[in-house]
Amino acid sequence: MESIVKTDSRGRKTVLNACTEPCAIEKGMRLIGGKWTGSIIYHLKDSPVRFNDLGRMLGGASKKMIDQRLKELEARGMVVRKVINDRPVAVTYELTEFGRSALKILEDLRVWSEANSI
Amino acid sequence: MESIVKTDSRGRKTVLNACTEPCAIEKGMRLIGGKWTGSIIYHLKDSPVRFNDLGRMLGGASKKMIDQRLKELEARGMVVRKVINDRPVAVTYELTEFGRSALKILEDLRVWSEANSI
DNA sequence: AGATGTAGGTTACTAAAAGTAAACTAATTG
DNA sequence: CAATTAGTTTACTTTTAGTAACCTACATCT
Repeated sequence: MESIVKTDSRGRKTVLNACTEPCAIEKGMRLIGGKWTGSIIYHLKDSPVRFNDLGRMLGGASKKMIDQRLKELEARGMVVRKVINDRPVAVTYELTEFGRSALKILEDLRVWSEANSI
Repeated sequence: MESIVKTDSRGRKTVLNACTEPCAIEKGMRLIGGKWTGSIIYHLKDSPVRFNDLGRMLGGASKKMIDQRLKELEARGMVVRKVINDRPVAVTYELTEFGRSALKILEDLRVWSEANSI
């Protein structure tokens, strides 16, 4: 991660240790940083939540967005979808251990964000 | 942040403490989470960096993106643009105290991201 | 002198993602 | 029976992201 810009004798520049394509920060952001992704993970922190309840909690995110994000999170193994009832279809989403491992970062982000009351 | 879904006697649901529009996590993500934003902040952590050097370090981000992100970061007071030379125009970008305050989160994100080598 | 390279951008245009609104199946309540 | 809830899906519009070429000014190489 220590990128070093090297200048040769003729003023030409090259970088040693450049971020190999998307670097760790960028990769991490792509797991956690998508629009609404962090909020969804954070709202699942205490217990499994049902689809529409999540929508109500998130205020501002469309059903399509939530659906899309949940599917991405499921594909990455951060969230599990569980059908808890058939007759009237009822589904909950909950965090996996991996999903849970992101909570610390999100909690820090929340504290930082609130401290800078933007 | 403790959203509670309340169900009334007739099964109607409402949420207490819903995320008031974009909640803290979401707001924080909008400061730090945009594409390349986190990476840019992180690469400015040690010293001021020049525009094109940043481009070389980030590998994969276009000049337009970097320019756009730097302008946003400047507008939010997270980064300062400094003209260090006129004859051949030379510019550096460096973090403000506020910008610097985001580094801990980014560092944690990097560690998490690398640990889960995605 | 003329071609090439560097720095710091801007412009025009295309592709991909986000957002909105409505529709759909199936069951439940009044 | 009409209205409501749950969990999506579809069609369509608006924003963003990304690409590539271009521009001004200075410096160096041949």
